[in-house]
Amino acid sequence: MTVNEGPIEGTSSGDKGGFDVHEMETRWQDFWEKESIYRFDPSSDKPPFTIDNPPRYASGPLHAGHAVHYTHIDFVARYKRMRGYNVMFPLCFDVNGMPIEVRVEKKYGIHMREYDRHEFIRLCEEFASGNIEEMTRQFRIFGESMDPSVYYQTDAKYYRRLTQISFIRLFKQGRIYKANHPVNWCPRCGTALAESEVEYRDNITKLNTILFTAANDPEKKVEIATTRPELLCTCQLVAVHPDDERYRELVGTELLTPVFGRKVPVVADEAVERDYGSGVVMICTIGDKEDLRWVFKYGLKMEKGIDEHGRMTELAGPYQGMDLKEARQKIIEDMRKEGILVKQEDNPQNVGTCWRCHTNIEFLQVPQWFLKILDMKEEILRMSDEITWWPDFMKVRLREWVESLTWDWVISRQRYFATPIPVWECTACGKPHLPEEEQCYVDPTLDPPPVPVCTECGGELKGSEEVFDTWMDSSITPLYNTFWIRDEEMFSKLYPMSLRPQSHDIIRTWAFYSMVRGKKLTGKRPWDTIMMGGFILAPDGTPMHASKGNAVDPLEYHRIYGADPIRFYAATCTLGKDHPFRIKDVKRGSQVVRKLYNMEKLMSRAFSGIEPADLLAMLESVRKGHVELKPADIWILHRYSRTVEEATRSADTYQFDKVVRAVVDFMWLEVADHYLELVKGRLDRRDPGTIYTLYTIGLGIPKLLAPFLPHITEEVYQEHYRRFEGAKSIHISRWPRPVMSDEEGERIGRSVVDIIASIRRHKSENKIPLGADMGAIRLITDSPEELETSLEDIRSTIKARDVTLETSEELREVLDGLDPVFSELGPRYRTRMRSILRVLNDPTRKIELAEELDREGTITFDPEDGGGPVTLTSDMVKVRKRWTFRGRSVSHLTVGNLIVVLEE
RNA sequence: GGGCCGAUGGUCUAGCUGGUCAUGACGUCGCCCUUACAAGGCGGAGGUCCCCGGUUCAAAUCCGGGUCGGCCCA
Repeated sequence: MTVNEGPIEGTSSGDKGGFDVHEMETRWQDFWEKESIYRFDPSSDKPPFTIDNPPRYASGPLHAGHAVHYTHIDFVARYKRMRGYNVMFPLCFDVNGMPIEVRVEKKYGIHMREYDRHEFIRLCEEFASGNIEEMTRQFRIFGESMDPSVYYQTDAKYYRRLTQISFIRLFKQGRIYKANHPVNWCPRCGTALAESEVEYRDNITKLNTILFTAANDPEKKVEIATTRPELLCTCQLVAVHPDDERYRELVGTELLTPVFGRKVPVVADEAVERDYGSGVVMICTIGDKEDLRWVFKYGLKMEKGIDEHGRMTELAGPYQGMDLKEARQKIIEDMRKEGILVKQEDNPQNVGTCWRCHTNIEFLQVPQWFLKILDMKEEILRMSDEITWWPDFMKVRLREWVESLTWDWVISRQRYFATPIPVWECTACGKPHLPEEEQCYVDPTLDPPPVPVCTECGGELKGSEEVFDTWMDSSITPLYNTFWIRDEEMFSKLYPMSLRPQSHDIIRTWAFYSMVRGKKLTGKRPWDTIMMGGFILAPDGTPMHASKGNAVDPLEYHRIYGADPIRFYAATCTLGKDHPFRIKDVKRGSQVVRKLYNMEKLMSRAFSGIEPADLLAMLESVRKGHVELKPADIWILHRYSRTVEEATRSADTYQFDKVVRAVVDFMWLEVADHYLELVKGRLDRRDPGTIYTLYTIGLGIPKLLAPFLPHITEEVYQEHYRRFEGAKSIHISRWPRPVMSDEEGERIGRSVVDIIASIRRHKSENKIPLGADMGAIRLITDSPEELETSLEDIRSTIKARDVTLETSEELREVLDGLDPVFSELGPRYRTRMRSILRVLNDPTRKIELAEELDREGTITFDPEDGGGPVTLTSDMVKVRKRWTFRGRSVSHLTVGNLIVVLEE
């Protein structure tokens, strides 16, 4: 890949005012910071727009996906500021949990459990704050307008305090319970996991067929297939399908397990798959969720064959103390020796793994804290309907997740670096004692209990060593942001928040849990709108992974192109879709930045020397209709107004790709390619109409692009417009409004533009330099009055000696044929279209028919398709004409209804 | 296995409330220093709009089925 280094330059032929992107961007970043441009004003009477910004996880620097994602959110913040809202866009970081712990272990080569708890926490904090510093710097250089005046990080005492208080309140509501229910457990991390933290992976294991023996007949063997032979020690039941002829006589008898010789009953159960393995299943406590279902159904004892560290317990007899894999290998080996192992086959399976380390998870029965959610399904789905989703189809993902929930939310974790669970439990009777809200933040591993002894039995109290699932912290960001329990007045003003932006992979966690917490703690939905960003993929279209070496470092591209071009790329990404990182779009962004800069340099020449008061007076007189605008001005102002409308509509619906496309197409393909060429001749004439037009679109375009390209638009604004309009920064100036709607004027102006474009094309095709002078030009038209005021524009743009208007007296129209109007004819004649078109296109008849239509306004003919004659009027078929001038065909330059005759 | 999203010139993409020659960018070829921009302008070449079927006078667009890819979930 070749990329250009260094600053954007002007022309190669000389210094025409190139500029250094990085110098420019840094200069404005300093300015915005110094002037607190993005500050949320708590005392403002503007309507608030609050963004529940995702606190960036402090595990490491940003990759391209993060940069794009936050840039998307920044578009909203900037747009809403310009629309007059008091925007809250907090700078914030998420600083709890396992990923940081794991990185710290790696960094220092230590193991958390073998390290002092509080010393380890200190290392985590230190590690996180280094990352926070770097990420804050990165947010800044990408131009993210996050506001440090509403800063938070989730590991701070002021934040964790709210997590704890919310726990106390939910506890008092009866929504929290501690239970010895099986949980997903990661043996490597030594902690419980919520369902949402389990990632399923495809895997191939061995399906082992082993022999059980009938309890009443040592000669009778039964084949049983299992992928988990090490769990044989907790086998309590064997099941077959009730309709399975092979095993009918087995039901109701008992079998002896191999190795352990335990007597287990055989039951018939419809859930058994007859075609899987031998059709006989052993049920252990507990291999998977299916086992668990049976445990409940048959009231089996919960035997624990595997402990919290993934080692076999005393139940495993000879295998006690071995870890899982070792035990599995050993028992297979032993059974093979004994002839108990009949065969081994490859077995594809889908196994739950720990989201963090991808160790296979186990189901263990360890006492844990739960938050009841299973009774909230309806409530959550109703709330989801109150929230506007962008894009809408993402709502389906939440619904499916909610409907599929089978377990309550396990909120306790057996880790160190997270919010402590504020509970002291009685060592004698187990009664939990919670602190008063005022006492929070508390750390029960350090702080004394709220009461000296158990209020129930007088027993000794012990502080909990468990911590919360980090989603317990991050799912109250809408409460933290809105001053919940700290400022009632602010809270009632700001909650629910306006917008939750997030990516679609955490719908089942962040979005879902936030809705649960919001509902139960405030009774209301947490936000009005939720916006789903897509994933940013590597340039090859596959997900970025450090291990695959395809991760994109945004800083690498920032060093070359600066922030605005990367933000331009971000703007091309539609919501909810996944996008590869397209370097071409970054380059295109760089071109757009330069085009805008150069264009403004030219446009501003029309008004740069004028005193503000004079300019404003001039604008006012045009607005009042005291100055007549030329057709080309009306054309571009009309198009500008439609562009403003489209941009506004798209921005209101979070379709930023459409905003940018509409504005850039307008600025480049209409303003730069046509309008500016056309007005160059009257740029320096101090004509109020020209000034009004150039000022309006010249100011409007950077405003429409300001949310996306904040640096270059600020540069343009400060350099050319601030002294007239007066806002301190373009980013707090007013979003543009449409200024004109004039379809007829637009049409006339468009024809002027078309005339010029066609002559420019003529020059180009005939290898005439565009700057070359031309002879006289005659414009032949039926409505000369429409073009009178544009003759000078045309003359100066195409460098003609003279441009004259001729009426059509000497213009002869030659009828050329008929053009069917499909939208009229189609619905009327339907199946007869084919035969009608055959007549209209018949070279022997079409001229005659065209003459008839031109003369009479209608034609009648028989298409000879059996449907009888048809009569067509002039709105169903149009006469097509060719033109001749003074007997010569001049059709070489036809512009709509108008002929341009070039002097030879 | 279920759900969602997508498939448009060599590459990326717009259009997708059905209507005459399918949008733009990148790349490519030719020409041009034109009162800002040659990292620019003008023009050309380049397309079975994934496949099959249906609805319709008319389908890139609507419907059904399939193929492939991505994501989410089991």
